[in-house]
Amino acid sequence: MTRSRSKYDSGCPVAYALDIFGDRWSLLVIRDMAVKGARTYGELLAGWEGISTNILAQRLKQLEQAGIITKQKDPDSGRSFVYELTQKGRDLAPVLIEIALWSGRYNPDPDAMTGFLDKITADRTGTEARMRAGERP
Amino acid sequence: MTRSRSKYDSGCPVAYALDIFGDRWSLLVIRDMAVKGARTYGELLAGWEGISTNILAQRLKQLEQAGIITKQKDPDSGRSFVYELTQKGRDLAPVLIEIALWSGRYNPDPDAMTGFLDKITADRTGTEARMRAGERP
DNA sequence: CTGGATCCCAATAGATACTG
DNA sequence: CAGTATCTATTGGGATCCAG
Repeated sequence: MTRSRSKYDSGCPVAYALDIFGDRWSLLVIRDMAVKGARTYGELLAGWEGISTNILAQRLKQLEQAGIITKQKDPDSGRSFVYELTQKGRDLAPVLIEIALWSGRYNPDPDAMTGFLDKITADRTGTEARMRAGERP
Repeated sequence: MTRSRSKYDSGCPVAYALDIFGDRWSLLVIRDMAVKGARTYGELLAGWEGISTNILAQRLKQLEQAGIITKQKDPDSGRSFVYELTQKGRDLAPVLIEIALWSGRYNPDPDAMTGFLDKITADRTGTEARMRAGERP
């Protein structure tokens, strides 16, 4: 955390959250881990949008410092690292779900939602997974 | 929409949404309108974090183009403008709520949530306002 | 080969000063 | 009040380099 944390911290809960993932890429990284099950640097690099290497490395560091993810050596092979969501990170699933539901209502692309909610809810407790997906106006 | 729309559009619903409000300020502007009832440029400028004038102008333009807000001349006085959330914009309330709930669980500042949920849910239909706020671990 | 650091350079975001 | 202009800082893409 070289800088900028708390620069915008007004005490508002939304500002607190945006301080952590309020940028172009952080939430996409979290999504790749929560929805696609991405666990390595390489898998994340190959994400749907194509993040570049320096940005990915920087975001992983920030997310780790914020307690959203952990980084460990691969237990099996010793080579390579494994990133995983913490509870704090997994608890962002409802946020991702609400965003996806909102997009489902307003994104003109009818294929965009395909498979998304199934996957993200699959590893969740289900507490807040009241799916009212097909509400396109 | 001069540029950048769809630059990141991978078809993912989260990417679609982040294309619209996935930056440092857009969601804070929406929050100021949804929670604080801010309706004019001046009210938004005086927000909790202090956005600068050019950024505010730019974001208002983008949000209007995205159909999140509308801009009209003040009906009473003719001078000044009034910005208002559209239905599409008001439908982002669940996203704001989930973000606030998440912050409520993890933001160490105990005062941060004060009054937030009351205000944001006040002008909503209540459909998805299942408040399970006090879950701080 | 995987994970990541680094450098270059283009493009964006942002603070401040100023204007209709 | 509601912005625009200008100038600086930060982000991001792409290539390359390097360590385990």
